Amino acid sequence: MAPARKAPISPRKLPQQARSADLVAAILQAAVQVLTKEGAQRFTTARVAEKAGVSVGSLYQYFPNKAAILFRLQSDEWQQTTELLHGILEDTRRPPLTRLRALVHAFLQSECDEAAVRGALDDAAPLYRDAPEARRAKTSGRRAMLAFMREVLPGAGEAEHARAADLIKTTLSQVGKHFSETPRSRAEISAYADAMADMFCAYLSTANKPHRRKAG
Amino acid sequence: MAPARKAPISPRKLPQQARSADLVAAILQAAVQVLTKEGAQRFTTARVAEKAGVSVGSLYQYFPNKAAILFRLQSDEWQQTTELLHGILEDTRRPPLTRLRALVHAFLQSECDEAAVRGALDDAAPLYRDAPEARRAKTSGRRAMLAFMREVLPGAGEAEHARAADLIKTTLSQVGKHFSETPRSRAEISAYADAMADMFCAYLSTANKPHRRKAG
DNA sequence: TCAGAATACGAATAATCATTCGCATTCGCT
DNA sequence: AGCGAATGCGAATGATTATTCGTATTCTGA
Repeated sequence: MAPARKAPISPRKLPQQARSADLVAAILQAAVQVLTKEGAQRFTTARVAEKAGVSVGSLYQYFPNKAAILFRLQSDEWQQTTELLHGILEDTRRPPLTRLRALVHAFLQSECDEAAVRGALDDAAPLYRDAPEARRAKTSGRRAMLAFMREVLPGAGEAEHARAADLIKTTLSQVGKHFSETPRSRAEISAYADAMADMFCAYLSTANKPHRRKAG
Repeated sequence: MAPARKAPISPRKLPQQARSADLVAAILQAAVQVLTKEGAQRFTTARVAEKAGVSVGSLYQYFPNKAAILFRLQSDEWQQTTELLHGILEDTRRPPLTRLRALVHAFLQSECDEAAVRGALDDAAPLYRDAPEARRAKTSGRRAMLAFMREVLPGAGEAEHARAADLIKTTLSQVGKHFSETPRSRAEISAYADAMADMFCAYLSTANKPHRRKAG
């Protein structure tokens, strides 16, 4: 039929018996496989169900629609990324910019590791992006980055903190996404991460000093 | 029917009479409207033809498939962006970093101006992205950025030039794309452009000096 | 004015897919 | 063993859509 225009994305029913929990797990695992091997275009409920060794009907018992499956995968990824970010940025035993550099390396590596799923999930983004649940997931990461900015730019105002946090977070994720679209060697990843970290560090270092715009 | 898996993307036939040139223009104009008002999901050849006041059959006389229309729009945009980039970066009367800052402002503003089309075109990217024609279009911009790097980082090697050029070009376009996804006031755009330019300038300024990684 | 080429038309074709629903199977429990 | 609930099934349904092709209209040059 036609694409579902608007629909809830939360689970239709919670698995109660063991077999249904397995089923949900199988569906999610199959979804990843279909996504990586077939791409977002060919990601269909029928294909997912087949690869999971399950009927479409069963799939629809636990996911209200196709978008819900994709959203679930995306959501899990966000969760992981958020934890990575917190874990590294909040380790106050290391100097701030060292933490930031470590974050860039870890993030870029992780993006490249799961490039196949990531790319397909991004292609399918139009299907789940408008879900209200999506907004909440991103808030936690933003807070951690803001706190970091307050630590590293003590002289700046709150507006500048927010702008710097947003700029760096956005650059990291967007450039990371684009970078991971083509296959990379470990050395390439590391070199690019260093360049990006250099850029962030240079920015944050000069942002403390008095402004000297239009320098050439 | 089904999505066209693989197909040429170049025009099926060139308009020879005046009426057919008008027709092509009408189709492209309609395509933009459909894209902005209906989104990538609902971008169909039938809808485009209808909005253009033309039959589907006529549409297929000049575009081999749906992707070709999208690619044509994207291609035109790349053309414009490339010209913008060349025009600003190669104006050697101004100091390099001033040119770079101007570029960031111009680019971000332009992205926000056509945010609606851009967003939808990005959503539809999977349909035309793999076309070989797409690769060639991006090469010209890369050269200009490379030349700029040689000018601003005379001490660095070619590999570093390439990395810096790629990092800045990628950041500009990817972050610009993401930034323009939500509506922005002119002041907001300008402030964000300044932050981004600050980041680029700080990076390029310190990239000249001897390395001091892991600074904190 | 007329022939032939170029254009335009749009109903028909052939796929693909999301989702439903009536029925079959299995589970948990007594 | 046996009952009701939970789970699982998958053919059928109803839409949507890209693309084609036979036919009709318009143009161009002589």
